[in-house]
Formats: sequence, structure tokens, C-alpha cells
Amino acid sequence: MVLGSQTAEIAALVGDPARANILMALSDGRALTATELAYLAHITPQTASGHLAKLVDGRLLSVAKQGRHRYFRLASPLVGRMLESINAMAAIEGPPRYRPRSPADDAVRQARYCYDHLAGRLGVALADALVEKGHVEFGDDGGVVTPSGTEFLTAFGLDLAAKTRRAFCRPCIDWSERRPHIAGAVGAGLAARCFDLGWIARIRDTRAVKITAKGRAGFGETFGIALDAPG
Amino acid sequence: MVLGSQTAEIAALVGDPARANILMALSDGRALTATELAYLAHITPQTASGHLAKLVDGRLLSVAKQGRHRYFRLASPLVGRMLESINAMAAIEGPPRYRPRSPADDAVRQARYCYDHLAGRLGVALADALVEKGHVEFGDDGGVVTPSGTEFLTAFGLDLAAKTRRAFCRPCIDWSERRPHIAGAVGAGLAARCFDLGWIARIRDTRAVKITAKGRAGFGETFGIALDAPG
DNA sequence: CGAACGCTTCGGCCTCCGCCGAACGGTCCG
DNA sequence: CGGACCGTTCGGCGGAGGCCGAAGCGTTCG
Repeated sequence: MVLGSQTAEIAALVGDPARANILMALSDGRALTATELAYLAHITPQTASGHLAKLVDGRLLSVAKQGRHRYFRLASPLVGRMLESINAMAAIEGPPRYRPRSPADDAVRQARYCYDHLAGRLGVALADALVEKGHVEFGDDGGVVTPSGTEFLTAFGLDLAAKTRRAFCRPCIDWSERRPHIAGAVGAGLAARCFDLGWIARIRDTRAVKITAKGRAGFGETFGIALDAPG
Repeated sequence: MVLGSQTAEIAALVGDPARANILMALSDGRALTATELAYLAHITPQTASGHLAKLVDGRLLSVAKQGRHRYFRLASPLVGRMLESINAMAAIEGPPRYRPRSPADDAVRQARYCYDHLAGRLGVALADALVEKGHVEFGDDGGVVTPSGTEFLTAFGLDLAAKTRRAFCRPCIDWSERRPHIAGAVGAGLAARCFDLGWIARIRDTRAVKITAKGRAGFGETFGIALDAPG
């Protein structure tokens, strides 16, 4: 059964949680170092090293050596498409199935890091607010920050002039909300600023973030976002 | 890492060879019984039962009870698309990687069953011959047998009048040749007839088929196909 | 009704593989 | 050159899960 074996080989690579996390972290096309990926996947560097070797061997990732770092990225857009199609199944799998609601699950649906930017109800609400006020516009291929948006975000404390190679403002479909939130440099800056302001705080060993009392007030005043009462 | 976990869960289902074989066998949308699938995946019925339960639980398959049989099929076209995208990676993985050529591998590339019809160089050559002579036409959505094709295939010994619900003549992209061969009822009939004529013979425990000396002559005379000398 | 058949559940075996601690090359820096 | 990192390889541990034999339901048919 050659065909089945080949297929299974690829799928098995994605079928490990740590490797799936690595692939998801790279799914927007960026290149990250082995250590960064280890942190994101919640595994030690030596474990990550093994996984990365497997992924490179399986032609899912390519690697570029640069100084004492090794940058990993998806080997081709085909990999991204494959991940998307698997994700589509993972998303559809949700509703009909019985899925007990744990507090941790609620937390992660409320607000979380999607690598370096905010996702969950909070992330989507932020995106909605910025779009509604005309500060951001989403297209098919990416998003743009309008002049009023530049002004608004600069006033909020973001340094939008900083040159970065990465996509500036990219929509990213939210897993739990199934609606776009803001990724890219703007999304990362926004998250960092909220963190610096003490509006959000990381919860250890999870991507979920806690919205502080200060944050609750701030998101309401600055963005007009009404958040659920804390669980 | 909820998102990664969900993705990994789905991928892990496909990541087992037996389950991948089951999914591939169902990838053209047909419904097959548990026992048939067990045979196709080279596992015992009780092992297949476990795998099928997992696949149904994971929403990749749906099941219909009918008498004392249970028919399994893909839960949705989305599953098929996912399998295609994983297969695309599996196919691309081939060339650049060092892959020693075993005799078994050669045999399977030369001619094999793709469930119930012929694939490999032989399957593609048959399709090419029929298309070139105007007996078959492939479109995007399916294929048709022309009047001359009906005459030709009937003369060859196929009973094309037999009513079957399944797709009549469907192109199926060949994994090793990356070109279409004939699936559907016509493909199955063709394979069965070649088998009855003693032109091909199954090789035990593999999908590969052996082309007999009689077959070599027959494919040349009837279809104008020149086959490689036997390995 | 009893036998045959399709399919599932149970129990135990065994392999695979993910994980980490420890130790080892490579690169950059003062 | 010595120290700080980045990343890898090695070895041993442990759990998850695939596999099959045996046995148990439900259906069909003679």
C-alpha cells in the first residue's frame, strides 16, 4: 500500500501536538529559530531539535543557517495549504461533538496569544473596533492601516514607523471565533503595548491571557469594547 | 496550545498507515463495508473496527447501517480535499529525496490496483490509448464513453449496460505518473476483464499486478500499448 | 431454531516514539 | 582564550496505541 503509506507518513508528521504547534507557528510564512519554536511548542530545545529534523527530512520545513542561528520556515506554500485544509476539518469537528467546557478552555477562548498577537474574543473585538472606526481595512490579500488609523495607533503608543520586513497588518482567521483578527507587525505591536500598559497578563504555560481590571477599563475607553464579566 | 492540538488530532487520525489506506479507499466517495475496508488495509476485521470507530468519532467518516452491514463513507467533501492536499505533499516529497528503488516499488509503479481499477504506467497507458482513439473523453467533472468507445469496450467484453449507481467513467489522478487514468465503473470493468482474460495477475499482499506474457501481447494488439520489457 | 456471517468488545502483548537530563560541536563576544 | 549561547546527539525512561486471538451481540437465511 504505497500510496497510503506515503500519505500517512506526511500526516503523522503533523499528527504530533508539538510538531503541529511548530507548523502552526510558522504557518504565516515567517522564519523562526529553533529555540523560539521550542518555547512556542512548550518543549525543551533538544526535543524540538528532534522534531525539526523530522520535519525537514519530511520536506515540510526548510532551514537556513545564519550565524549561530538556524531559521526554519515552511518548505513551500503547499504546506500552508495542507495545514489550512486540516485545520478546516479541526474547526468543523467542534460543534456537533460533546466537548466539556473547562475553565481553561473558556479562558483561551476569551483572549490568547496567536504567537505574538491577540486572538480570541478580545482579538476579534479589537479588530472589529478598528475596522468600524475606519482605522483598518481588511482585503483579501492583507490589511491596511488608514491615515486615521496610523494617527490613532501612534497616539496609543505604537511605533508604526519601525521598519519591519514582515507583513504589516495581516488578517488572521480566528480559530474559536471564525472571524479575522489582526496579525502582522501591527497585531504584534498592539499586543505588546497592551501588555506594557498592564491591560493583559500572560497565564503561565498557556497561550491564554488574563484581562486585568485596568485593561477592562482601558479597552472600553480607548476602543469602545465591552467585555464579559470575569468568569 | 488548543489550536495545535485540534490540528494534530485530525492529522494523527490520517497518520496511521491502516487508517490512511481506509481513507484513500473511500476517497472517491463510495461507501464500503467494514470487512472490505479491513481487507484493503491488510488488517483483521477487529483491528479495522477500532480504526473505523476512531475515524467516525473524529468526524472523518460517516456510517450507515444496512441490514447486517455497516457502510462507511467520507463524512464530507472537505475530508476528500484534505486528503488531496496531504497527498500533494506526499507526491512532491518523492523526487528530491533519496529513495532506493526496490523491485517491489518498480512493480507497483508499473501496474497496480487503485482499489478496483488499474493504475500505474499500465493504467495511464490504457487511458491514453482510449482517449487517443476517441473512445473516451475526459472533462473536468468526469469522463464520457463515446459511441465508438461503447462499441469498442463491448467488443472487448465489458457489459456497459449494467446499471450501477456509481460514477460511470471518472478520471483519477495517478499517484506515480501524475496523469489521469480511468476509474469508475468502466475502470473497474476494464480491470476485471483483463484479469479474466489472464492478462494480469494479482501479486499477493500488494496492490501491484503482474502483466502476463499473454497480457503483453493483448495490450499491444488490442490497445496499441507497448510495455517495458519485464524487469 | 440453529448455523453462518458481519461486526464489535475485551484483554494482553509489544513496539514505537515522544520526552528530558547530560554532554558535546559551532559561533560570537569581550 | 574563556565564557555565553545556540543547537545537536546520545541514552534511558515511560506512556500511548496498534495488533491480534477469543469471545460476544445482532442479523440473515435455510
